[in-house]
Amino acid sequence: MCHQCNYEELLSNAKLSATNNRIRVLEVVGNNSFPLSAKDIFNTLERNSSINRVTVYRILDLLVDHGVVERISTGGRAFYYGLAPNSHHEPHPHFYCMNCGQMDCLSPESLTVDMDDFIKTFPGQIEKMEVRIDGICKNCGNKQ
Amino acid sequence: MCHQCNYEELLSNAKLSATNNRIRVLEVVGNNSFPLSAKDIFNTLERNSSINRVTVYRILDLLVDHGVVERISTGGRAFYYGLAPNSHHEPHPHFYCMNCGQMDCLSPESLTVDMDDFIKTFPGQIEKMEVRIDGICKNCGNKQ
DNA sequence: CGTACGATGTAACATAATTGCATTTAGTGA
DNA sequence: TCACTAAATGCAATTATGTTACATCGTACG
Ligand SMILES: [Mn+2]
Ligand SMILES: [Mn+2]
Ligand SMILES: [Zn+2]
Ligand SMILES: [Zn+2]
Repeated sequence: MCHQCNYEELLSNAKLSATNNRIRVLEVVGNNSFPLSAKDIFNTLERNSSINRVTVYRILDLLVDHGVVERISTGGRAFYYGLAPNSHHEPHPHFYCMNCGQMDCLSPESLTVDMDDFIKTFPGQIEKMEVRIDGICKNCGNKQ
Repeated sequence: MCHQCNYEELLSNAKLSATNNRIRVLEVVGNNSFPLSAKDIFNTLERNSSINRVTVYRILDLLVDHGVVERISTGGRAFYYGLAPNSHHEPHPHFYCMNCGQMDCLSPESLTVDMDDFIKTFPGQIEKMEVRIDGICKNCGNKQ
């Protein structure tokens, strides 16, 4: 849960008008301590009031394009979404449970990556780095 | 291209019978210097002689399950496949071009990750770690 | 041979995401 | 306030990727 982010402010900083649906999507993404799939986000929103599935996809795309939300790949078929790194959210790695699909955020210090040399020498344009651990979460492991 | 791998041997080491189709799939995966999608692999195989799309998926699943092939997630919707780390293939990060979908293997030393502390303290079971850089490759960048 | 089991082929299905187009909403200026 | 416009949203159809169910084939072994 993010107590330091003002979602309308995040939108306006990204030069996006703060429509009701955008705020709702961003609240669901931001108020979670772990990334969610588009379906999770849609289901959560539907519990309150109606929204179209496609609208959720479109808003997520838009927020990713504008750097407000981060699209995270998993060991599975769907993307997950979390708040993009910003002044109070450092980039960090994730753990993906191959059994239940739960994704956890790991602390930025838990895995340290040295990419300085890489950045200096790589001939292409670097957009982002993703570090993900796949495995079986504690909860799933306990059930054997 | 892997000159050090004997594909039939890789299969027998994994206790898998070396059927013609399995060898063909493994050759395509192993003879490439970069990971390929299931569709790429299928298309390559079809150019020589007929094989079913589903057979390719099944063989890839099997080889991944038996640790011969590695399933790699991308910034896109499809998984890519490469030879799994083994005695002459160290684990290494990849670069994914968000424009053309080309994935490149990076040298194991280019990005160094320290996960010792993490392994000691993480309560779940760790299967693999994936490090991926997303961006625009040199080739796509040159075309603006 | 004949049987059995693993491998493959084929069609149907499932899931996640995208596209095309219609409709609604919100903003802007007369 | 009203009309016009552009953006946002809804809805149906479609695409991309991967999986399942079941039939058939091929081969090892008695
Ligand atoms: Mn996170
Ligand atoms: Mn590789
Ligand atoms: Zn789990
Ligand atoms: Zn490219």
